[in-house]
Amino acid sequence: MDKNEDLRVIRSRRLIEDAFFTLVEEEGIEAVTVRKLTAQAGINRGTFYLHYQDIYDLMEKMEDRIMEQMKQLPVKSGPQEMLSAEMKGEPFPSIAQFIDFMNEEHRFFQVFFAQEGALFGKRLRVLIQDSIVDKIPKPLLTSEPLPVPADYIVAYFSSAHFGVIKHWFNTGRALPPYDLAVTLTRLIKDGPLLTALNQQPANRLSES
Amino acid sequence: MDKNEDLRVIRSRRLIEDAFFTLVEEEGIEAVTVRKLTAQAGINRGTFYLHYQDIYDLMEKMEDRIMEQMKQLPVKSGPQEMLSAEMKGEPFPSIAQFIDFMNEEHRFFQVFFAQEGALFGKRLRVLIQDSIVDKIPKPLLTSEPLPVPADYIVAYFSSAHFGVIKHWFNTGRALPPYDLAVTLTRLIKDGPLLTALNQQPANRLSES
DNA sequence: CTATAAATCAACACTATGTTCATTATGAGG
DNA sequence: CCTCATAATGAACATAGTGTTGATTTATAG
Repeated sequence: MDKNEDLRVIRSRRLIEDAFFTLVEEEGIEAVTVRKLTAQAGINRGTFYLHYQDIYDLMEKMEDRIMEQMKQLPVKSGPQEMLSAEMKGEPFPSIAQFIDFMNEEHRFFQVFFAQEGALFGKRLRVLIQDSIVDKIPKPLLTSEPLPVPADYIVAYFSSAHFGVIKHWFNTGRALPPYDLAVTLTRLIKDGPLLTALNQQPANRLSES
Repeated sequence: MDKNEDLRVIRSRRLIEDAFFTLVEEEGIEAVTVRKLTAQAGINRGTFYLHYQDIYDLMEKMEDRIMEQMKQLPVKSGPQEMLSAEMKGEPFPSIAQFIDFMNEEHRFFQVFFAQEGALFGKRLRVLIQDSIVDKIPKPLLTSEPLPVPADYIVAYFSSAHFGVIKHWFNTGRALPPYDLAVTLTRLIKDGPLLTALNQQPANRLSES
């Protein structure tokens, strides 16, 4: 008799997970309590503790499940598949797979991405991103119909540079601020491709 | 007699903000309570409520202050300054300014960036970023000494693509999954610059 | 049909919140 | 230097959430 096969267990867990998403969607992740959760789910508060230690444990277990599934996505893309996809103008199979999965589990990922950075400095994030967007060469965004939507290009650049600054902090600001400024300037001016391949100015870095 | 000029007020607020950062650094943002905070600050719990409604109000007020300062950063970079900076291989003045400010307020930004996405799906974020990193053309990272550190290039790409996917969710998954897959594939294959400028395959999008 | 285990219910001690009110202290301005 | 306004303190309060326990009811696997 496996615990994971008992109908009652399965039902309780499903009710709890559903209630979690509903609550987060309605009130945000910081408003979730065990009381509200079980009330929403229509089950006894004690039942929650039969399955999870606390809210964080619940989130971890859901994360576990998603991660497990993602790791086990059949890897359809050897080099030859990627080549043939490229010929036909189709997306790489592994990418398409990836996105299909997230689309199927959209309730989870919707919350996951919505809560990203929502707890602290929500408006500040926007301000930083906007000030980055200002630095994007305008021709890129205004010229003719794009092969991909302009807002995706904006998301790409702003997120990229935001991530670079974040990386700087996450590595203890080891790079001198001036060097970071140079790095960002180059990335903005030349784009990552040229920046990475252009060896010439390498020696210029950190000289000041 | 202005409330913001009373030494006692200034002292209390400083103690509270300092205690906040200390607590977050030690135990993470979700562990912060008014009790611990005021204990750490060495002030009465009631005093906290004389200045802030709750923890979120405190965070908002700190955010306000930082945002105000950022908006008032003197904009040193007209087109001519950017040009002259480009000549000399120096960073754009506005960028350097931006980064200097964040460096000065590093206690705030350290917490801000560290808490980004820390509440939910921390490990999942890493998994997604890693699986994106796998898709980055290897030559970019392994060839010769780079003009900018390789880890910054990795941060740039992974953050960029992560941001694109996030944007997809934040816009209600309006773009069909297949189109998103095509978009991502192009961005990975050609980079944003080529993708944005290359008009040819525009009509191919959404045809399937 | 029945034995097992899940779910419920009520109660518990504990901790945090946000508010109030009387009291103490301290700094701003004359 | 004084004094008055007010910031800070301390104690108490009601309310709400947490996590646990033990007895009881209910549902399901076999």
